[in-house]
Amino acid sequence: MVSVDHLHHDDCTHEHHDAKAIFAEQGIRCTKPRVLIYEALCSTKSHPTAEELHQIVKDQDAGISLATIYNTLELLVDHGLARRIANRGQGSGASRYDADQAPHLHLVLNDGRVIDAPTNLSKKLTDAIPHEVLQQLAQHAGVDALKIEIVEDTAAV
Amino acid sequence: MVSVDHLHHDDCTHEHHDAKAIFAEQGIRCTKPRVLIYEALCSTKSHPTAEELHQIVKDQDAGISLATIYNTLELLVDHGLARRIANRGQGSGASRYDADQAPHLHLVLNDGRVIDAPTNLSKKLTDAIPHEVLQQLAQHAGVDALKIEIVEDTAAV
DNA sequence: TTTGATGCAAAGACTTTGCATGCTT
DNA sequence: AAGCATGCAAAGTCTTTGCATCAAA
Repeated sequence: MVSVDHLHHDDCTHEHHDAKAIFAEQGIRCTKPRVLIYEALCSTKSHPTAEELHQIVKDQDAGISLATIYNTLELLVDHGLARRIANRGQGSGASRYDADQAPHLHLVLNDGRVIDAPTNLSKKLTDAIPHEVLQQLAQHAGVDALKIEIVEDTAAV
Repeated sequence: MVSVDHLHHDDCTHEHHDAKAIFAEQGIRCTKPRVLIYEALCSTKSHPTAEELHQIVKDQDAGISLATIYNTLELLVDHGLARRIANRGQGSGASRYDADQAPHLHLVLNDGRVIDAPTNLSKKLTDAIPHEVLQQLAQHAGVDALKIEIVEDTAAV
């Protein structure tokens, strides 16, 4: 299990996310656990795991169960309100989640951390990708959309 | 668990991989399980999971245990003879492995499949990426090298 | 009131590990 | 012969699920 240390409860960098309104818009029920989980996820840049989110929201409602964290995260992902980020490396690690909807690149490291690419580099890279190539790849794979991810390369040459 | 269906024992597309010589070069012991596992991994394009590899090599040596598959895969990855590919999506799925050393792009789908990008598209995309941007990102992340990966985007808009 | 969400605990899936045995060098 | 790898089974980690209860609409 990963230790939780200090997860940053930064002010949310998004414009405005009224959980209640957003849930209504998505036609999903607005419950206390869901609000807490969603707001916790929006309020951090740390790409937390389910377990880490559990630690955070337990401060505000000690009764919330880990199963609900998982259920809610799946719900959020299904409704496009959050993304699941790769889990990699030793022990397979836990999945990490991100509610940041602004297009940004993730750097997935082999020790399990996921950090955001700096905006300028992120832009340089995304601008360089030919849009039609991504589309052709998506077509090849038979899916709607693809996105780029940057992962650590263990070229133990 | 994923069903194994028909994993393709294609002819190896690599030049020549003499397992015994390669292991010697890496200073690792050449054992029957290792040879079988490595050759099975080289001989397929299916990016198999540990479990799938187990099914394959059991045809040639029924006694090989799954633990050995895992141990050997970790060894191969540590020595740069194989790569671990993302596991994603529901259930987190199992890790997948690839011994193909030729630079090529992976399309990671949310159902767990990993397919190779067609060579021409793969080339178009890699050529478009500014090399120095990747380097700067690697520096930012504090790692030696990064690589691109294409993942399915679940933008359930 | 009706429908669906929660919490709990148990089960499930994937991976790692300890130890005695056996094989590689 | 010495040392490391193997197989087995047990334990560990992450995630899902069944079910009774409770809350949202």
